[in-house]
Amino acid sequence: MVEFKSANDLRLRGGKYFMAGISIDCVIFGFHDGQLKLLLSTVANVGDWALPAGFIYKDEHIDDSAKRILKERTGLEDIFLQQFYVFGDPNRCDNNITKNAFEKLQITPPNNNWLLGRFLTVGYYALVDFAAVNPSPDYFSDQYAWHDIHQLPNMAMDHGAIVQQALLTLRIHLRYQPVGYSLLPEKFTMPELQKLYETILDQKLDRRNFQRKMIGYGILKRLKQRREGVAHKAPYLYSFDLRKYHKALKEGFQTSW
Amino acid sequence: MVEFKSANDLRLRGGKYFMAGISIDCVIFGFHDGQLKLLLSTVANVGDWALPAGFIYKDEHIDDSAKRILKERTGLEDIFLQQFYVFGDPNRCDNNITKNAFEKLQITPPNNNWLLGRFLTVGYYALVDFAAVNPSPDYFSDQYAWHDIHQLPNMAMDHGAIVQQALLTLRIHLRYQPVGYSLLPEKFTMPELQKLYETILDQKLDRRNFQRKMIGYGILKRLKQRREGVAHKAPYLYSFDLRKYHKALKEGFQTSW
DNA sequence: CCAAAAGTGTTACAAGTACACCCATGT
DNA sequence: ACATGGGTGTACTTGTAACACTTTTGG
Repeated sequence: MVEFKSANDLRLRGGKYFMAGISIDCVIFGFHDGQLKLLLSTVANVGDWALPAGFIYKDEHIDDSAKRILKERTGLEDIFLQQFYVFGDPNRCDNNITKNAFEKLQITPPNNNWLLGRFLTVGYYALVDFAAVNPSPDYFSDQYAWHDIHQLPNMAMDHGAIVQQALLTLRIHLRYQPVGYSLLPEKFTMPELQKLYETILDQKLDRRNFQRKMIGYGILKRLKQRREGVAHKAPYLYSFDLRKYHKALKEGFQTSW
Repeated sequence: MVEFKSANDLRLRGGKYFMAGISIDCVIFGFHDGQLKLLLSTVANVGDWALPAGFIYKDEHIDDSAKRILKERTGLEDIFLQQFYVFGDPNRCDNNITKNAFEKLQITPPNNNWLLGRFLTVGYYALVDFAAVNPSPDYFSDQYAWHDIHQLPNMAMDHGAIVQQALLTLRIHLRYQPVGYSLLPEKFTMPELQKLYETILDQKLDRRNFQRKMIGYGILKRLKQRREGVAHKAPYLYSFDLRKYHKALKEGFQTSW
């Protein structure tokens, strides 16, 4: 792994180490306060909000690139991370971040700069525990911030469309894969889990049917404890049975063909 | 679009026109004689069986690249074609086709030949009408042949794994998308459609339940005609209601969240 | 006239949907 | 005491699975 002194150092020297023409964009979902959040950063020297992105070392598996990028930016490891789409419109780079950065910095890059050509990007989405993430600015980003999924700022290039595609994919995965581990804290209540589903689906669900369905998946353990100190009746705490959770991740829920 | 005189011409000069480091592999499914077939080609000057593949022009949308490649190889247009995965293991190129071709031809390529580096590949799968395809050798391929999905030859690089992934994806799509148009001839019988499903799923289905389910999707038109000249009772012919078919393609079948 | 394939229907069971009731807790 | 949210149960509807009978046709 190579260290770069600054975003600009990477922009100028990165071509030696990274594949040209391909980037990785991470759509990082978190859940907080009953809201689905997205981790965005402002790009160093540009200022536009953008998805945390990165490049692929020439000998690196792209899944490892995605993991590395996630770790560099959030500090988190062993997180659910899934490739979901490749964005390959040649025009998506027309207004690309690097070009804007060089302009703002009034740098004239070499003609053949590796970042100024056309780029595809592979979208990965990640589900992370909001509370466990403490992103701090790095050489690549001026600032990080969580944004509510319903109040996203204007985003650079086609990042808005990438987010929408990630959300669509997540909604489909919700149907036949367990979701929630690493989005929720270790212990959570059934209403909290339901709220997560409702937020992702943007749809109200019936309390009782939801509970039965979730229990039916067989991936939850109900703890003896209840959530205390809350108004009204104390709800039970649950946690995921990780063995069964991962088994279900592999095999999926759907029974019928 | 650029013309190349031969596969080798493309191998040597293609770097000027194509993106380096990314290819497209097409998993082309056909259906014939109650069997799911795959269109494979032997690579010019190498001989290994491989997926019909191609590259992305520097200003071309990757979906258009996939369409173009499909057309170049099968002559077919307006075909269902879907991106399904990016294969990004750096070792997938260890034994790459181009290297083998140069060796067989006893050509020493320039050190920086664009095809000898590491390549990602974007997998697209296509569903085509077996009968309408008449692939003929082109400069890139020595021969084309349909192979039964259950009797695939040894394939170059990771193409075997790519096929398996395509098949998995197709099985999942079968659940919540209409499938069959462009795999079947315009008019087909219910047992033929069922056979298609059974072949893709590798699973026997109940005749009556299958019929009810398909009719329930509301994408079929039953014709007055029956299939004639066959042994036993003449089955009705059906065709897809294309308006409703495409609507269902967009919206999916699944009702419940 | 009979074997084999196709059309149609019925019943049982599981899953999903829609509700109603009771319980616990903070105000 | 009561409003609010949480736990549990039950009827209804829909979908899936399993299975039987009749019709048509070529040999």
